[in-house]
Order: sequence, then structure tokens, then C-alpha cells
Amino acid sequence: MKQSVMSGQKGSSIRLAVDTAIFSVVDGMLKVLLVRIGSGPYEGKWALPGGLVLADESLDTAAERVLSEKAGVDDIYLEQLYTFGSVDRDVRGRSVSIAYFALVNSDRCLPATIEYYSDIAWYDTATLPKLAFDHAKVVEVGIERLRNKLGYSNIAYGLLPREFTLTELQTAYEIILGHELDKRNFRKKIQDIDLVKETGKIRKSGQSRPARLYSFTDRKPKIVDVL
Amino acid sequence: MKQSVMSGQKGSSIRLAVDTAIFSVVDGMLKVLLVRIGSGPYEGKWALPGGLVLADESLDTAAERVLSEKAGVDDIYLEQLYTFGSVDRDVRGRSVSIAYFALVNSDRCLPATIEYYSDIAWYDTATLPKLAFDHAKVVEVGIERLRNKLGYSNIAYGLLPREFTLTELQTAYEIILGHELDKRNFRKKIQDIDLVKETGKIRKSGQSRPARLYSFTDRKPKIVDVL
DNA sequence: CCAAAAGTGTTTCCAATACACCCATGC
DNA sequence: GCATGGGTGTATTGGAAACACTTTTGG
Repeated sequence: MKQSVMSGQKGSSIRLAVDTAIFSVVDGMLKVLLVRIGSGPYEGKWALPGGLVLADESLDTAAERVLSEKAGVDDIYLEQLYTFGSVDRDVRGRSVSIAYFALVNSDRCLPATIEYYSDIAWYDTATLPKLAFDHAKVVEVGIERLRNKLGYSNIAYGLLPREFTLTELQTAYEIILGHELDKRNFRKKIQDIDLVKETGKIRKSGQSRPARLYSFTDRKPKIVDVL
Repeated sequence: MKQSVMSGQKGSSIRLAVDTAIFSVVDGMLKVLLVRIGSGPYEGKWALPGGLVLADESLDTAAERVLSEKAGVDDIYLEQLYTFGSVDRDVRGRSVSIAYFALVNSDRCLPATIEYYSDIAWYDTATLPKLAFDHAKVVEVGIERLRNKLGYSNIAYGLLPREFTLTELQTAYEIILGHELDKRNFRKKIQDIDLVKETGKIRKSGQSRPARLYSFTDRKPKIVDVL
């Protein structure tokens, strides 16, 4: 019983991967970015973008690199979600995956939005195809994290463009939470807790009153009681 | 850009470990169980109990096994906390550690409470020694998780004996949260949300009024609005 | 009857909810 | 002048917070 920490066992040679669930609000739906696997036993299946962790990079760095290489996005909101390590999660052999959670602005130009890429696409989270590995679970945990965190943080800055109307902000919240919010109460709360600031600009939107444009007061993760 | 998922890189041979921060409320303090490292570059340093993940066990299983082997505890509250993977977290070479978070009842007989073991001990979280690796960070994240979760779950069942008084329950909350609670409001809330039930028994405690004994209605993790 | 901890009710206040109307613009 | 979405104020209510006294026991 008097052993030292981490002694006695030989190196276990478990493959270590990062997989990221990238969420965005597109066309009034909460979507997640999927890629099609090109070879091996999972060929043709959809999965989250992911890759192996290299020996000389941290987990966060690995996630950023994979995001850039596989999904073509950089500098987006990214946080660690959960680590999955069932023995049988990958038929090719033992692997452990550190799942990440990312958010992109709907206005960002993504490869997936370009026709050319037939093996990468946004999928509505409400109607996902069967996913490889345990990625369905990753998406589920990711949505849960997103819903919770909307309520007590400014995380929404990762989803909206730099400037937006309060109606757009509210709509994003409604889509993610899956239910409607009272307009007056929402605006009151948002303005109470200095989550956003007026830009002074307005946006004309056809035959109706123009809307004021806002931006987040802070584009770094912050804890605030939003709802 | 059209690569498949997890292809192209060779196996990275990163050592994979689990490390667990085991918390308990002892002698009016929030304590964490530490073990002394017996050999190698970290010899003599204190660290969380941990060990390598074996090739044929899941992460949760590895955490349970290590808990049993290194700390002598079984069947306690355990959940995954966060995964740490800085490149330089271990001078012996690249390693990634899946940190776990555990709770034990103060009445459970632990090896650490027996004089014989000089290399395992409960430390007050307020006055920890320097810890090996990034274990100080693990403890910090664990305490944060514990504090948050007390407020919206029945997680406290992991810390209290099967039967306890409401004063004992309140005291545990106060110690962990680090501030006092109003007795009447606390009891009102606790009784509203059927967190605990009366056992019918009472405990005599010297020259004062005997206290009713309660037990948790549920000893499985549950989401409830406690505070 | 005194000490020591258990146990209980009421008032106050603030924040969440519910709800309906006016405003600015384009056509 | 009307259709469209933008923008605001108030009344109600329910829960959190603050607060003090009575009860039961042992010595």
C-alpha cells in the first residue's frame, strides 16, 4: 500500500485524440459541424472534426490546430468539455478522446458554407445522422453545456457577429434554449447587467423601424447572471 | 483539407494517468487526501493519489481502481473533473492526466486516519503544502466544482454519514462555502425540496435538547435547487 | 434553574413574471 | 395610412433574506 504515485505499470500506449463539437446558430437552427470520414472501418460515416494529440503540444493547442486544419476556423471560442474513454469506443483499438466545445459566429466564412466541400457540413442538432464513435454523446453533452452556460456567462459572444440587434441576440437564446423568451424582460435583464453596449449605429431592415446595433462589452469569457 | 478523421499522425505515446482529489469535511475543515511520492524526481513531494490508465479499463474504472489501491476507499462519490495536458506538467516526460473528484463521508474509516500510514494524510485545503505536478490546480478546480454543485445538486450525500442532524448538514455547507448560513432559512429550504427525510430517530448530545436524525432521500446524484 | 443546542414564524424586499401599447420606417 | 418589426413601463407575485424567541434536555 505504500506505493509511489504512478509507478509499477508500463506505458499503456493508448491513442489520445481531441474531438470538437463546433456549434453555430444558422438559419434559425442550432447546428454542429460534421466531417465525413474518408477511410478505414468508419469510412463514409459522419463525425466531429478531430485528430491525434501530438507529443509536443498541449491539449488546447491540439484542439486549436485540429480546428484549423480540419474545419478551417481559427480564433474562436473553445473550451474543454469532457474526456471519453470507454474501452470499446473505437473499433480500431484503444483510444481516449478529450472532447472540446467551440462556438462560431454565424457571419464567419466557413469552408462548410462553400459548396465545394462535400465532406464537411453543418447539421441541425435536432436531426443528426448516426455519428461514428461516441460523438452523438459528445454533441449531447456539448448542447447541455451550452444551454447551462448561456444562463450564467457571456458565452453568447462566440455565436454572434461583432454587431447585432437585441432581437438577434434574443433569437439566438431562444433557438438554443428551445423556448421563447419575453421580449421586455429579456431586454431589461440584458441591459441591467452590462452584457452589451450600444455602438451608436443603426441597421435599416426594410419597411420597419431601424434597429440599434450592439456589441458585447467584453469578448473574453466572463461569469454573469444573464437569465 | 479533405483529410479523414484521425489519420496521418503516428501514435504519440503519451502517458495517460488519472489523479483524484478526494475531499472530506473533517474537524470542521474541508480536507483533501494527499499521498507522498516514494521515488523518482518527485520523491518526498505530496500529490493526489493517481496512477496510469491500463489498456483494458475505462477512465472511470481506472479512477476507481486507483482510489481503491492508493487510498483504500471504495464505493464513494466520483466524477470526472477536467483533463490536464500541458506539455511540461511532468518532468519525467509527456503525460496527460484525467483528474477526478471524489467525496467521502467523514465517518468512513480511512487508512489516512490510522497512524501507521505516514505517507498518506488529510490536509486542510486552506493550508496545503506545495504539490507535485499541477495538482494544486486540480484541487482548486475541484473545490470550485464542489462549491457550485452544492448549490444545485444533492452531492452533499457523499460527504455526510448515513444519518445526521440538520445542524451537521448546515455546518458542512458552511465549511465548504466558506461563509455562514441562516439557520431558519437553511432548514426551510432543505425541507421544502425533499432533499432529506426524517429517520424517526433522535440523537442525545450531552446537556442539551436531542436532535432529530435525517438521511438523504436519494443517494444517487440528482439535480435540485438547494440554496 | 441554568446552560446549551434544537427547533420554529413572520416581515421585508427584490427580482422574476406577465402583460399592452407607442414608435420609426418603407411602401 | 398601413404594415412591419423596434422599443418601452407597470403591476403582481413568489422566493430570498433578515430577524428573535421558545423548547427540550442534562447537570
